[in-house]
Amino acid sequence: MTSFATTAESLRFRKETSLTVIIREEVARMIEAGELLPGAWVNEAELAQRFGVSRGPVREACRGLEQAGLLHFVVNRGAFVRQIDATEAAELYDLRSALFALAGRTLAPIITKDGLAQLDGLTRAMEEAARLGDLEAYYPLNLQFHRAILELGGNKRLLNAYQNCVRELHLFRRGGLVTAERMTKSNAEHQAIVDVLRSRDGDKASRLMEAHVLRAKKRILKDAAS
Amino acid sequence: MTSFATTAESLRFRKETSLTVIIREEVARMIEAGELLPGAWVNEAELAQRFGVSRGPVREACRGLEQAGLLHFVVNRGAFVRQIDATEAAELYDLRSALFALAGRTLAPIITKDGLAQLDGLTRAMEEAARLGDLEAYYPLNLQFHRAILELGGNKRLLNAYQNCVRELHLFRRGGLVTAERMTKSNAEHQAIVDVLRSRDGDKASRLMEAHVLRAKKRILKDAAS
DNA sequence: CAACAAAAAATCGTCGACGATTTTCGATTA
DNA sequence: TAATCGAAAATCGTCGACGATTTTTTGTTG
Repeated sequence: MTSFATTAESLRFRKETSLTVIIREEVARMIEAGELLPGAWVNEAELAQRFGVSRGPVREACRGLEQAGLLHFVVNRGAFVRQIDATEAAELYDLRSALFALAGRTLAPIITKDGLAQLDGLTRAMEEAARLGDLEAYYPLNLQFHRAILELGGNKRLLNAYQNCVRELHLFRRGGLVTAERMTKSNAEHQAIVDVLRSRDGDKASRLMEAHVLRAKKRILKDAAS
Repeated sequence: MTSFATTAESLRFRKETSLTVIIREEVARMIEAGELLPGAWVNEAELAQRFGVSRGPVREACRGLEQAGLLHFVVNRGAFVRQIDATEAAELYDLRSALFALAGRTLAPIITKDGLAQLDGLTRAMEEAARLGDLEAYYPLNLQFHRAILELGGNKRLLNAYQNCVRELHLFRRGGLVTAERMTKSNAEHQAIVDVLRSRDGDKASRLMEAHVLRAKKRILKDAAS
């Protein structure tokens, strides 16, 4: 149980944004953070009470998350956090690989010095985390690296589709065991990606980045099977 | 004004589905059918009255469509049908090309006799429509052809992403002028796609199908500029 | 008569309430 | 004691209402 006292209070003073939007983002965060696990039932009344609002905005928020693929509704039983099986996870990884590949092809010809520096910084930070075996640090950096590539590419709809994909994939996570060795290997691929982006070769970047995601798919699904 | 009398009545007897879901799909249809044009304001009260329900379900439905990218909310002003500018349309076409390419790569190795027959039937129907210059017939067949490929591929998440993309692209349609010549050319590409799918060459299918969408992008954006 | 200001109407976001359905829990029975 | 059944509680989907904000209308002035 996190402290919602401050959140609930500050909510009342934000008339720029509707409660629905704030709650939608907060619930999405709770799912991402693992405070709401896949399969869990979403108690509307409890959430409403926590945020100090009525059930209306909570329901609207949940309907949004339903469309985003994070929740699903059962009539007269309410909303549940979606569960992703191995088949669906495989589908999502294929989708993600195609999106990431497109991001690479888009970005390679237009990447700036600053963009490359940003990616270099992230790979360096990941290298450090891998060397220390610090998974807690590595994981968010990894997400940030991929996201940065999508953002630098400049295609907002692509970024949106990619983020949706990643968020849905979160619903699978069977505690994919990440070892120091894997972190090192994965980051070597990251370095290769930055290099090929620096070379401005869109096709090559596309292939490399697609393969990068597909390797992650193989690893995760192998873990899940065992 | 279509007649909602029957719709509103039958609604009351469907306790299997929530009103929100039915209304969400109906509003999506209205947007697709052009009954609600891009930029148009969505009158909650009027919709509620039409369907014979209160504003609650209507608002929930609209929040879903917001997440789907079909509507956007402005605080204290309500929901509006989203407008897509040329930049965003270009982004969506790039995205669509990547998704369609992935569908081709997925489908090529697994397509069945039945699947090929289905696609052949659609190309024949489009050929007929093109010969008659019948745009009204060609357009839905064209959508059906692309969709069939996605469905036969079997990746549900990919299909979902693709459909979202196409629906958003509908918000652009500046009356892209479709001539008989263009229909013929476009359908020649469709035939080539079916042929390469028949040959089971995933990479080739992927390239061809990506190019097919990118050509459509060029045409549409050129039209929009003029 | 156009431009501006104030009043009226319309609409939004949110709330609390109610019947209907589902779930929980305790009593009854084999 | 375990299973079954029915009453009680909890929850859902939906509705109507209310203050706040926006839009439209009306009235006024230069």
